[in-house]
Amino acid sequence: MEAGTRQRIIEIARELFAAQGYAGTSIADITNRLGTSKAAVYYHFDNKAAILSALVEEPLAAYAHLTETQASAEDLLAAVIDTTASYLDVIEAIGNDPSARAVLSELAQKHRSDDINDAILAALAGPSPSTKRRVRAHAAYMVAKHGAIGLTTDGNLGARERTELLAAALRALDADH
Amino acid sequence: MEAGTRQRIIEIARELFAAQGYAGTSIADITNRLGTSKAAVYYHFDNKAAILSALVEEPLAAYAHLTETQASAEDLLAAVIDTTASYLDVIEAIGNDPSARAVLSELAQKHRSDDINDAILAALAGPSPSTKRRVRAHAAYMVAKHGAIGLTTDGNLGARERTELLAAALRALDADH
DNA sequence: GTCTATAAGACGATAGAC
DNA sequence: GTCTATCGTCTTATAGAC
Repeated sequence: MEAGTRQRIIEIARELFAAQGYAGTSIADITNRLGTSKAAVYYHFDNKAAILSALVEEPLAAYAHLTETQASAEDLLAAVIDTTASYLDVIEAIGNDPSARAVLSELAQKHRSDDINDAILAALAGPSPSTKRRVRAHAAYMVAKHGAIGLTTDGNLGARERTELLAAALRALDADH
Repeated sequence: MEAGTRQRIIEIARELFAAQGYAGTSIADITNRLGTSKAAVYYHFDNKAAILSALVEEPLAAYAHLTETQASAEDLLAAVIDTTASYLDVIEAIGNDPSARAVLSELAQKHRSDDINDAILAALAGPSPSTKRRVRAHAAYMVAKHGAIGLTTDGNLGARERTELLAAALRALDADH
């Protein structure tokens, strides 16, 4: 269970970013919980943005992986639900924080969240989608993603909730379900 | 078209909060666009939080109004779509910014966004809801709200998109649709 | 790997003139 | 209603000792 200071900084940052936002959290806030000095943080990270970057690296890679294989819409939506539930803490911490988004977009990292969203929507809508299919892809994706966010408690999405949520997403995607 | 300095401050704040977050936006950022001094802003607002409070007042009241009348699920979901589309700029500016949420929760204003969300979900799920109905209410609400966010362009949600989105939300809510 | 100390500037907010 | 000037504090980040 030896966490290492670097990992502890990331975990503390995740909690504080979720509560106060990226811009609203200072290095001093982090060290107050860490119990060390500010200089200790700067030994492990070049700057404040590097903490944010390390925090989003793994979940962003997991989302990007979802569209790298051709899967059925059902498999893709199920994967969106499961990935969202498993990285919910990070998503709540920086998912829609404008100050975090602004910093990450300047970093020009490997996986960009906007590109990932577009790829998932394109996979659900299919090639040359009509307005109807484009709207339905949006609807299904929002059920899976934001439904998982709202229904996950204590990092856990119940099996019954998962089944019902996936069924609702498929109904939103296609009237035949 | 006389806007008034106070209203111009709110409009500039909305744009900057959306791009950089509440905590990531300084009074100096606002006055740089306004073309005046910082003291001019403090003539119109007591402090920085008062700008945020003025910005969310109208959209929050509009959302709170949605559950004050007993309407069918279809009418409620349609109202969610329309209200979200019409206040999209404010929602994008502060909808999920943790630094803005933290400030607003301390202000203890009349309408709290968490209460509004709970009321809408309760209205969709009905009394003593089963897990199934609870999940379906979540799914339908997420289609309406986040679907409207994703599909509104230039402040306008197309009529075909609106019709399809409402239908998808109703399918997510109830398999009979 | 962590410390103390400090630089250099940005921040929210105010005083007082006009 | 807006200005200049400023206060005190907080901020990111670094230097150098241990």
